[in-house]
Amino acid sequence: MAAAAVLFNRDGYYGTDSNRIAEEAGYAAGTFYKHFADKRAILLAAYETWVTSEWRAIEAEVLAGRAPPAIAARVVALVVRLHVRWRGLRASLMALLATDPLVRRFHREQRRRQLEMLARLRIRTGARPHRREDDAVLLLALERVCDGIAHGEVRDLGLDRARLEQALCAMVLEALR
Amino acid sequence: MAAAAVLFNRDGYYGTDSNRIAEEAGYAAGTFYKHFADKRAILLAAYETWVTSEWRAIEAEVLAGRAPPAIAARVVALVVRLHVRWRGLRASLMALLATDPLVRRFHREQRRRQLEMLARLRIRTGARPHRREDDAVLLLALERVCDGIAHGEVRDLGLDRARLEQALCAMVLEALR
Amino acid sequence: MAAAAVLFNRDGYYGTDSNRIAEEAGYAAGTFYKHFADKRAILLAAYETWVTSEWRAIEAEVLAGRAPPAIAARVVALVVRLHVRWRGLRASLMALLATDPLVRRFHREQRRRQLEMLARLRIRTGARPHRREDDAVLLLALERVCDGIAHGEVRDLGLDRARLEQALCAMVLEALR
Amino acid sequence: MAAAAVLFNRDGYYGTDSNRIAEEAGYAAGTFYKHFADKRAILLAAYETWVTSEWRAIEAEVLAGRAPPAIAARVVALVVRLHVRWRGLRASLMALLATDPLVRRFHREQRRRQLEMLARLRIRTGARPHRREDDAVLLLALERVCDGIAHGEVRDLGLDRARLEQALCAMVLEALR
DNA sequence: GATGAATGAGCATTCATTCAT
DNA sequence: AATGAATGAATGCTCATTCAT
Repeated sequence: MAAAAVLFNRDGYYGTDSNRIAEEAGYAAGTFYKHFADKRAILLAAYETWVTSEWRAIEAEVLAGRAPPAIAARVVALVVRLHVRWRGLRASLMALLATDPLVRRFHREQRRRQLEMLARLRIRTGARPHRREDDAVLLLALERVCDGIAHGEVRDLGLDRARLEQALCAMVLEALR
Repeated sequence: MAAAAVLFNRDGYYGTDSNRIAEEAGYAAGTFYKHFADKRAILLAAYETWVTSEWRAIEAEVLAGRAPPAIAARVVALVVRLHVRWRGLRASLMALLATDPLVRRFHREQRRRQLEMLARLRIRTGARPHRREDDAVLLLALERVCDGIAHGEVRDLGLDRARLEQALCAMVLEALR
Repeated sequence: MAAAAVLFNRDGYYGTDSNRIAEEAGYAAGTFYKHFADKRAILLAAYETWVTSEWRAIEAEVLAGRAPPAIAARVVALVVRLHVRWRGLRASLMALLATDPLVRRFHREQRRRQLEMLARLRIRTGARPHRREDDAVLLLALERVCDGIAHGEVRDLGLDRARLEQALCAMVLEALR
Repeated sequence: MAAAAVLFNRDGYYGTDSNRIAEEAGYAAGTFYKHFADKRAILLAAYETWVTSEWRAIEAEVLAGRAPPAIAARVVALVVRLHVRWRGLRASLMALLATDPLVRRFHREQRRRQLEMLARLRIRTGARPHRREDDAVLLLALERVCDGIAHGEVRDLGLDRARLEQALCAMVLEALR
């Protein structure tokens, strides 16, 4: 799975062949199919790993009990870093989202967990409740800007990354108020 | 190109084969390659068509000279509609963005035009200047939320589409102030 | 036909497409087939042109009435030069000889003319008759060595081209004795 | 590889498709590419097999320690037979020689080995040294005449094959003197 | 005589997947 | 649990040839 994550990340889903994943992991081609039903399955597994590590890091940050501005800053930094690291994997997923129902269902589930976590986090910090739609806008915007940073779009457009991260912090902070 | 747009939109780039595009358009397989260097070329052409139609519609809206709140509402409605219509094509593009330099360059150019257009629009409406980074956050957020609506993510999460659009309007309006 | 000769010579028969020949000659693709039944036909036509020019040059040399050693030297020089110039075209032909009966028939006819010419030449120079088999060995050897020179085989093997040409002259001279 | 040799020999390189080779060998299309990088690779492999078998046979003949005239006669007979058997394969190679650098390099290497072998053979038989250029002429002539015999050129021209082989023997013998 | 868009069979190559060992 | 050779349908692309204009 680690091998798959690296390859998907670098070459994309369609640019990676399942025999290569097995080989890279030190196994024979056939062994792959003893562990995963098909190529899509390992993408989802790699995705889950990624999401889980993202959650864990963020939750740890939140549980550390800092003041909201510090939480916001560190969460943004963390999310940016994870999007940079897994940009290729994310891109592959986005491509499949449009055509593959299973990927879609999986992805929705993750999003739901994100929304719930944000709500829980607000309870913990004693903030007032927000509309879920506003939370959704925050999450989507955060995700998209991080992808923009990760894929170099921001740099290519001559935008200042620090300012962008500031803007994201402000949005997160607003959500925690 | 119309046939390609439809097929890419429905089945994705990797799910569409070039012979099928030709057939759908009423031509033989070989004819395709008289008009496009390869499969990627027709994706870019279809993309350009889409972007161009998007621009035209938005500029027309802006030039109609309504008050900012009305402009914001109509632009959001328009952008949502276009994202819904071309959701599959956009997803295909996103997949290629990560691996194909030519697609990337093309995409950056379109983004640059968007940023410039937003700046011009503000001059026209007499608004104060904004930081490009804030404009970028707006555009990326708008795009991502529209994709979320287009792909049914919003509906699947039980979110209220009207409220989301309101939130987007507020962001656009803020950018025009 | 000139265009075809150049292209066949440079890219080989299978590396040249008939549309390209037409284009190179300043015509449209379809025009090609008004003048030649198919691609093979223009190869044969180009071949014939080549052979004809080779004959003419050699016959002129022979008719100039020099002494046999001078004739031999000049004929060898001429044949080498023509093989160098038309090396690609010849290679294409050799490839087709094995599979295409028409090309084969055509080629045989040219060989027959060569043998006859050599016999006539000997009569003219007052030499004694030779066996046709010996003439055939001479012609084939001459041809093959010239191809070796033309394709750089000789150079790549570190052989001295002048010595090779001397050896060829000796063989030709022997045939004229 | 045996299947490929047969097909190339019969239909030529361009007249043979890689799926057919696999099928003929009793495998599926994809299996071919597990064993050979591409179609060219199997041609080279078949070529190498041919050359190797030719060498072995000739060396065995030479090592048998007969008198030079017997060696010459048997070697010529052997070379003729191999050229007859592999005439199609050789023709395919000739076609590629003009356009493919890798094929060319390979071919040159074989020729170098031939020249060296001839020199070694002369040492063994106690002959005086010859110029490499004369050896080259011999090898090229031998090859070309054998091809002429193999492709029926000799027969079509009404030439006597036995006399041709005698002439070749004389040339070989001269080279061993 | 020329056009040139259209054809469509053909081909090299790929790759997710299987299965006997 | 692992192997790895084998599979075979699929696909992007080519190119000699045609034909209505």
